[in-house]
Amino acid sequence: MAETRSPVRVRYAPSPTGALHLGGARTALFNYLFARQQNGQFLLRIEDTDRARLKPGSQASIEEGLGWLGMTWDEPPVVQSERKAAYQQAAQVLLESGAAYRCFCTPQRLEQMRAEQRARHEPERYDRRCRAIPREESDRRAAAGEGFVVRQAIPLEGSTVFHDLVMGTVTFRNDTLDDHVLLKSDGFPTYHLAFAVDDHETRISHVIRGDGWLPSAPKHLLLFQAFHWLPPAFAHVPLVLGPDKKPLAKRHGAKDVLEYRDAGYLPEAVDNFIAFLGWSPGTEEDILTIEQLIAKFSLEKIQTSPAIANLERLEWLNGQLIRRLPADELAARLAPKLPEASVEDLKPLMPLVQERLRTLNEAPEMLRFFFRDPDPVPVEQLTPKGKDPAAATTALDRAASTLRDLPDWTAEGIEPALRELAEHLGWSARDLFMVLRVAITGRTVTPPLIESMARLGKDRVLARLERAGSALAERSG
RNA sequence: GCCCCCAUCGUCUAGCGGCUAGGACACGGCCCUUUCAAGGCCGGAACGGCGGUUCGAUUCCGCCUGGGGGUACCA
Repeated sequence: MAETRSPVRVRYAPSPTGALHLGGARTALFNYLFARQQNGQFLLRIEDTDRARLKPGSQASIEEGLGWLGMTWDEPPVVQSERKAAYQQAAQVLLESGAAYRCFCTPQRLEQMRAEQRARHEPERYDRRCRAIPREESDRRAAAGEGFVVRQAIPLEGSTVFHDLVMGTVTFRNDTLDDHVLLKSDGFPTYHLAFAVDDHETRISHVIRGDGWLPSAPKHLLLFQAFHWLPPAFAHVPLVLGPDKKPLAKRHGAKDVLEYRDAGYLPEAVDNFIAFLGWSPGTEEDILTIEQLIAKFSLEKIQTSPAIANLERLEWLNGQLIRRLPADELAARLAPKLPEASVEDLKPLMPLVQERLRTLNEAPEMLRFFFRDPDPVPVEQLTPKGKDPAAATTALDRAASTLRDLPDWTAEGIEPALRELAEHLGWSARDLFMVLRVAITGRTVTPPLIESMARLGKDRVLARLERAGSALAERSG
């Protein structure tokens, strides 16, 4: 087993070309969990060397997403576009040692070369023409202002073998590797160069990244060797796919984790969900706190095949986690979604809704009747099947007088009185309760009726019964 | 085309030579019940195919098939 750096330092290195999506968040989370577990550091690096694809605001939104999910980074983010000089200097070192060379080929020539390779069914790779240019000539042409890129000189023979913490031992024959570009003609590095320089300088111990990078990993290793640097350990984690087995992208519902926040998901639920995508603790536990995730996480248990995101499970998890929240905490998280109510108003109501919520966003509809009269009264739903409106009007009326005279305004007092009334009327309790439910809440699906009435208060209940009664009488009469 | 990775219920997974192949989501049924949930119980549902190795393969090896990724002066 190769020597690895210590202490543990890992990084999440997004390129600011869009929002933080679930797959990116998962990669970040794996890094984060590993860092916390190993008492190491979690860093953020902004890979913005592709000037053409930058999206303004992207960095801020990625940082906001990570923050929402509770991932905090331990040092200010490294921003690659601010480190151009360091990469150029590194490229110079490689040029001098012969591990890299200038390439003066034009895009046209490269395109033609590839077309010919395609026609011959050969792998499309740079044909290394400029690798044969003597140093003096190369220096002279560069000094004369001729445009060039710097390419890595891959060894012609042998194989590059490394042990990936997730994938196991991986072998690449060097003669299948391309002399890819390290430094572009605009002076910016490509990913490969910037990666090596930055991970070395920030003393990254473990590179945990998407397995899209696996094919370039041998080149990265060769780069570290060329610099005589100790390479980090690698852990390539498989992608997260959408239900159509395509990589998570725009068309799969939310492309930004912040959309889950806005849709009423708990960050704990999203963390749990992505942690269990392609990873499991090896036990039958299926919901863990962030502390437990940190304690139990292990790179070796990451699945080697891609995982398909099952958003139904996220919803279920959200409901489970909502139920585990202390009632006061739930009220606090709900308050922003219900501007008409204060946290204090909400607290006593939590027992009525906590076990029926799957997302926070379902709460407003469920609770609104505590703060506003139903408007308009849904008259058409006031008459149960098999009954007529006149009977419903009578039921409403009788319920109002029964309740008006009720000395004990508690659930324990209200329920027997109403059941007795139903019997007098020759109605099922079910039908009577539904009429009252609609009259009082304006909806057919609500928190438990009796408890809701007890908390609403006698005055408001009576007012709504009377209002519904007259609306119904007016409609049918 | 070439290179690399992967393969257990629909989905997420447990399994690391001998198991009635376990759990969870989703689905169906029943119970509970004033609606809706939640909860409880029960049920259907998987080792991609073919060859090896072995007393014995889900498990080890090879091939095929299938899926994914890479193959840019993108990350």
